[in-house]
Amino acid sequence: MSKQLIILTGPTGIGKTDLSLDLAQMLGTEIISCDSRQMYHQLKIGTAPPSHEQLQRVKHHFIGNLNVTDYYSAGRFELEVLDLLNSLFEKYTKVLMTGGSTMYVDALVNGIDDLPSADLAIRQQVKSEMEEKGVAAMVDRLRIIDPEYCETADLSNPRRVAKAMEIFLMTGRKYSSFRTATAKQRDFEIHLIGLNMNRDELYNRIDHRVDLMLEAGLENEARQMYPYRELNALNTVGYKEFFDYFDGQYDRDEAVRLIKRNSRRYAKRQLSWFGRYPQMVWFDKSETDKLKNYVAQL
RNA sequence: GGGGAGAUACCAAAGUGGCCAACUGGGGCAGACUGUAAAUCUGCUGCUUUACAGCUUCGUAGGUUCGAAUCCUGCUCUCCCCA
Repeated sequence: MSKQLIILTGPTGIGKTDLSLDLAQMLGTEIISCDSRQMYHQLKIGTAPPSHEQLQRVKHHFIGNLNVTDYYSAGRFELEVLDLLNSLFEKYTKVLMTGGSTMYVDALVNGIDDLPSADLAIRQQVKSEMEEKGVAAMVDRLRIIDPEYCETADLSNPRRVAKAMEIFLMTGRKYSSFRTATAKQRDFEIHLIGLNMNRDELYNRIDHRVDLMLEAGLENEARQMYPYRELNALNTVGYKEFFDYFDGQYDRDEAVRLIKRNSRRYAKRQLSWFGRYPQMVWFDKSETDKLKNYVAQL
């Protein structure tokens, strides 16, 4: 029987966690979490990781395994998951992956080209220069260095421009030269399963979940993370809005409103991204039995 | 009962004779995105499947004008103050 990585994904707040436990138990396997923020052990309330009981029920990987001060990336995730998969496939023919971090999903589905890890000093340098001289000036520089990339890149997006410049400064090679534009081959099958539901209902669920997080003490958790607010791990919905509130930019009600709105928008962006996978098999939230049957016959 | 203010697109709000299908913000929709990705960015949001095109809009019914969301009159409604 061939090895299979079954990926259950979908927008935030739709109920992937609960379903993934049922699926994992049904398959008698373990779960690889694919969530870029549930990896930080300090973010217990705002990222809605599986509960202690849930973690007891099924063995999970990549939950609470990082400190917010750790550097991490989708590229590392790909390598670590592949490594883990090697050992898991010795025990199981099927492994379940679940989570909604689009880029991390893609790191497995299509793979990411080999690129050096970020050099934070150079990143800071690029950021400062961009703030000083503007994005347009940086784009001008990049056009000379890497015209190929500039042809296809979204040059109005500072992150894209900065990344390409960063890579050049680190390696002396243009960013486009690292890009192979080919999906990596895996020695296991990948099955993509998407969970979706009526948009209004999803948004209601998201809003409600934020209320539950607030009751559970999200504000206090955010306050504890306040000293780390500049770290990427804290550039996260549920925390960044509280930081601005703590800074006096707006009142608490506004912070809550923004957390809900930004969570909804995040869910929408996830759905846009998932639209790129023609192989994704979609199920409505109301069809979990059908989904389980589908997984059972894989 | 008397006096005053106002009615603009899903919401808020600007516009006070032509540059207005109507600023802006909110909300929403759609999308892009190969290492910071719960990030970052883009487009749309009266109708016409597309539009440098056409059509119907700014409470409502008329009027003035070459031309009205903008001026005038009646009506309806809302809010505030005095009784």
